[in-house]
Formats: sequence, C-alpha cells, structure tokens
Amino acid sequence: MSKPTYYITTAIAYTSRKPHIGNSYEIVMTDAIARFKRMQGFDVFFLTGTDEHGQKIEEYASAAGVSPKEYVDKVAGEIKDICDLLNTTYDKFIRTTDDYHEKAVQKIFKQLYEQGDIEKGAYEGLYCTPCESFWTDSQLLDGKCPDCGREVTPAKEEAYFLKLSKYQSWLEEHIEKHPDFIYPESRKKEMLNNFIKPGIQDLCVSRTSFKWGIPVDFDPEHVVYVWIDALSNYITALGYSPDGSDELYNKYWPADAHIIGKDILRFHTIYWPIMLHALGLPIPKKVFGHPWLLFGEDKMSKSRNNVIYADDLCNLIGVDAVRYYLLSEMPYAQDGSITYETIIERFNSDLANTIGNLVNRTVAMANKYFDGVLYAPDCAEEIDDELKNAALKAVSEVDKLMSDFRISDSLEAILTLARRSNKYIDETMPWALAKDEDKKSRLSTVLYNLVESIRFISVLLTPFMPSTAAEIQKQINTDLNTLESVAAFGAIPANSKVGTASVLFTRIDAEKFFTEMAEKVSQGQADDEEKLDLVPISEEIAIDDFAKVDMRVATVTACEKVAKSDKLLCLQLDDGFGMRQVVSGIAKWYTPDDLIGKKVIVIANLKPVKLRGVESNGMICAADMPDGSAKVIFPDASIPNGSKIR
RNA sequence: CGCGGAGUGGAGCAGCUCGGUAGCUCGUCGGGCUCAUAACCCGAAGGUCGUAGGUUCAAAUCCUGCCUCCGCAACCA
Repeated sequence: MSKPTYYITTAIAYTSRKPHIGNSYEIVMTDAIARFKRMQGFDVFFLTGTDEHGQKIEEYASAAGVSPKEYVDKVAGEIKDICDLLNTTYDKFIRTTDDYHEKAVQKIFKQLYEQGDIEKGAYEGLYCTPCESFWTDSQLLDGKCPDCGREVTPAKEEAYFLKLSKYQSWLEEHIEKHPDFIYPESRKKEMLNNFIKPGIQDLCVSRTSFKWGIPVDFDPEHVVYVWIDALSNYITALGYSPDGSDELYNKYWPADAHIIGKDILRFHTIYWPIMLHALGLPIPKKVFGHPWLLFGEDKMSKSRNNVIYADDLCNLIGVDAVRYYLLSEMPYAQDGSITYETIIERFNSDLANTIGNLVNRTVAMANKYFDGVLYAPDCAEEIDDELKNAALKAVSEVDKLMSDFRISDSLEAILTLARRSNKYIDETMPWALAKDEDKKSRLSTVLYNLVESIRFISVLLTPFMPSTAAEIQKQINTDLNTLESVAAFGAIPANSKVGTASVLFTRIDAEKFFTEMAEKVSQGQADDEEKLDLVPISEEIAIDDFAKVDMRVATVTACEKVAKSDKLLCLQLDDGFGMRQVVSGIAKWYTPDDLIGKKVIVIANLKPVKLRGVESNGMICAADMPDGSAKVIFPDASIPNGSKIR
C-alpha cells in the first residue's frame, strides 16, 4: 500500500532583487508543513522556485548592464541560497526560464487559444488620444474622457485575452461548495464580493510592450504575460503538458495546498482555478493566503537601511532561531511585525530560557546523579501524571493545529510543555531527592520522566527547528524521533544513557547584539544591495528634450486635502505669474501645514489633468524614498517665485 | 454610503460562533529555590474589554449609531 501523497507549494519568488526576511517567511512556513506531513507518513512533494520574466526584470537587467538571463541567474541563485540556508526541504526548485516550463506554457497557451478560451482581441475601449488612456463606458463622465473632458474614440490595441466571464458561475459555485478552498475564511468574502460577484473581467494574457517573456509561438509579436506563465509553474514543475504529462503530474496533482502571500490570493483563487478548469484539470484543494511580516511600525524605516536579510540574521542568531522567530511571530491572519527587540526577547525567553535551559539542567542532573543512566521509572507519584498528560496533550494539540496551518499556535503548544516540564523540576526538587539515599528510586523516575518529556519536545520541534531537534536528541542520546514514538509516554528504554549537556542557545546580550548587527549590516552589505534597489536611469535624451520641461520655483500659499482621497493634496501656488492650482499625491507624508509658506519646484508646462475631479496644473518635484514614501524638494527660500530651473 | 478586517491591563495576542467569575506570553514588582544559560518556580500590581445607546435577570460576547486603525479597490502627472 503506497503512502498518500501531499503536494504543497510556495508562490514563486520574483527575481527582481534579493528577498528580505519578510519574504522568507513563506518558504519556512511551507517547509514546516511539508516536514510535518512527512512525519505523518505522507509522500510529500514540496515545490518552490522563481518567477523570472517581465518588463521590470528587463529594465533592471539593462540598468545593471547585463542580459535579462544573466540578471535572473544571479538573483535566482541568491534566492535558492536563502532557501538552502534556511534548511528548507523543497523537492524541486522551478525557474520560469527553465526550458521544459517555457515549452509547456506555450502549449498551454495554444491549447487555450485553440479551444476558444483565449481570444485575440483588443482593449475594446474608448480611447482618449491626448491622455493616451483607455476608458470603459462606466468610467466616462458625460460620455467624455473623465480626465480631460475631451471626446473619446473607439480604439483597439491588439492583445490576447483569457475569457474568464463564462466560468464565473462555475467558480462561484466551486468556492461555495468547497469551504476549505480559500484560507483563511475571511479572505473568501473579499474575493467573492470584490471580484467575482461584480463580474470577472477578461484577463489580458499577452504583451507586446516588452520581449523578456515566453513568446506566443504562433504569434511571435506577443509574449505570454505573467499570469499564465507564473501560475502554470505548479503543474509544469510536475511535467504537465497538454499533449501528455509525466508520472509526477499524475501522482501529485491536484495540489493539496498553495501557500501564498495574501496579496496574490486573487490570482490563485480566480484566474488559476479558471485556467485549470478550462484545461479540464482538477482544482487545488487549498489556497492559503498568509499575512505579511512587516518591519515594526516605521521606527526602523527612518534609518535608511532597515531591511533585514535572512543570511545576516542567521549569522547573528542561527538558522533555527530565525526559523523559530519567523514561525512564532507570525499570527494567523493579521500582519506580524519584526523588530530586533522582539527577536531578542523571543530568543532569550523561549529558546534560551525555556527550552535550552530545560534541556541543559535535565541532562546535567542525569549525568551528575546517575552518570547519565536512566533507570526504569518504578517510583511514580501522582504529580507525574500531570507531566505525562501535558506531553500527550502537546502532541494532540500540534496535530490538530497543524492541520489548520496554525504554526505559531503549534509552537506555543510545544512551549507550554517545556514550561510544564520546568515546573515539574521545581515540584519534584531532584536536588533534594539526591541528598537522601532512600529517594534514589524516586529521583531516577523523575529524571526519566523529564528526559522523556524533552524527547517529546524534540520530536514535536522537528518540523520547525530540525537542527535543534536533532541536537536535543543527541544530548539525550535517543533515536526515537518519529511521531509514532510520541503516541505514548515512556518509550525510552530503561538503562539507556543520556549524552553530555551543552548549551543550545546562548542568551543574547541586547547591547552586544545591536553593535554586531550594525557592523554586519553596514559593511559590505549596504552599497551592493542598494544599487539593486535603484530605479534604472532612463534612456538618454538630448538637451532639447530637457528644454521642453519648464520648471519654476513657486511658493505654496494655500493647501488642503482633496476630499474622498487618501493621497491627494491640493496646493495653491504663487509661481510669479499668478496663482496656479496643483494636485499632488503626497497627503500620506505631508499635512497642509507642512507645506504652506514653503518654496517648491513646479513643472509649469505640464498638460492639466483632473484628479479626483480637481484640476491640476503642473506637478511638484519630489524624490521617491526607498520605503515608498516621497520627499518634496524644497529650494532655497531666497529664490524668487517664477525663477526658471535648468 | 465601494468591499473587508480590527480596536481587551505597559507590549503582543486568546476569548466573541453556542451571552453568566476577563485568560496566555513578554515586561514590572515581591518572594522561593539552587540542578541549570543572572536561568527556573510561586505570588502581586495593572483592564469601566474603542465609544454612545439598546436587548436581557445577566454582554468583551447579541443589535444599532459613532470614533479610530489596517488591508483591498479607487487614487499618487
């Protein structure tokens, strides 16, 4: 009888830059689930990989002066290194530039085209030539362009479309009938109400504006756009092809779980199922949208190098501690936040004090009192049952919680057992028993129970902190590490001998930590990585082109928030010639009071547009910050209004 | 009225489906112990459960209004 299969995937990571620690959460979480499923006896296939096409990569590559392929090779290598560093046990690492994937995608595209699910079409929109924008009927104001109020004309731009609308009712029904399909539950409503019920828009699945993608083989002007390319990885990795698939595919598909970020839930719960359904394939059983791990508030983002990378953190606190931190700090449905303070706090409290110290003191006592030998527990007391029950309860809790992917709760359940074990030591006071020759038997029973409880902890810890689990088992000298071995308390054979104690986690001195971290982050790291984040320099222009841009100094005389918008401020400017109204998307970072009375630089000859119904005549110069915010450029206050900038 | 989520002791969360002594981890303070990594164990302080009403014998838990925060959508010339 063959083992039941379990196919689990992460999303594939986009190779635009080296991922930071928040991005590593997903692979570690998926790894923990995969390892746990293997322990449960499943035949697991765990897929991860990289998404390597697209215009952005084309741009980054040209900015770096290398070919797109060279560029993605580098970044994909870095991503894979991080997966390996974090000790994740993926069975396959797919890259969307892999040959077999590209071929399969072309066939999938063609198949969908031939059966009519993809059609060559156009943005059937109404086009406003001056604005270079397409509009739908519903967007028009009085039948005219909502931006400039001019006439619009029907126009077309050639592209391929995936016809989603005809599967709408099927999808709605599928989601209703499979309550487990979208996780967590709260996300389901969002998808249903926001995107499905209002009507699914057909999806544009090809581009002609860039080349770095998989060519549509029967129409080489077009390149397959991200959705079909990237989503297909889950089946092409298994060797799926419309004209015949590999064994792996037949064995593992449909996936048991796609673990993805909440931001791409929409693509996985709408486009992906429809694509599969159109191809006549089964739908994945579960799509789990996990929350994000953010950098604590914006305290850290003020200093410009707030990004934490997995490898740096591993150097500081170790791989398993990083895994533990990621898995325990992330709540189930809301975003978690990273701060160095909580990293240290959790490390010291949970790992060093609770688990590490428990193992250390127990193994030390076993060696001290009985030269490490564990005798048969023949002097039980009532209090022992509490420990045994706690151990067994931890097993059933973890089992239950993991079936819902409740990772941090699972870890907490293990910690609870560790705390109970520490308490047991105080209750039984082995050091007091040791002083009384008559209590040797009781003492050996207590130590046996403790070591067994620690063994439970180590076994349960395996999916989350594999190296630590192994190290604990080495220190208590056991190879009983399966889930079966923790079905009942007392599996350690009598007269076995524990190993030697050594510190599992050295407590972190916060002060020292911050010093070391600052050093590591500043040296070497900074310059190299920051370049990757820079927006590429635009194409060369002539001086004449620049001369077309008329920039002037102006004073902000009045400023207010634009109603019903989050981002827009409406500014009144004195540009030397008179008053001018400009709308700017900086409300998140500036209040009107910050700006009134200040000098700014305005692009004075920009074509006017309406934003949120408010006319904007020009644009304020501001710099993009690494964290996505913007800083307005304030010129010297002595420059008169209307001065031209060149 | 675009859609959805959330507001619980200093911090982070659980409890809310099926109303009935407000719980956990961290931190703080006091005590205990000494096997251990200044660790471990016990105890205490600290919350009118966002706000205003309503239902009820009884509401953190159900209903309504309001305020605030966060996602998504719109929007950043």
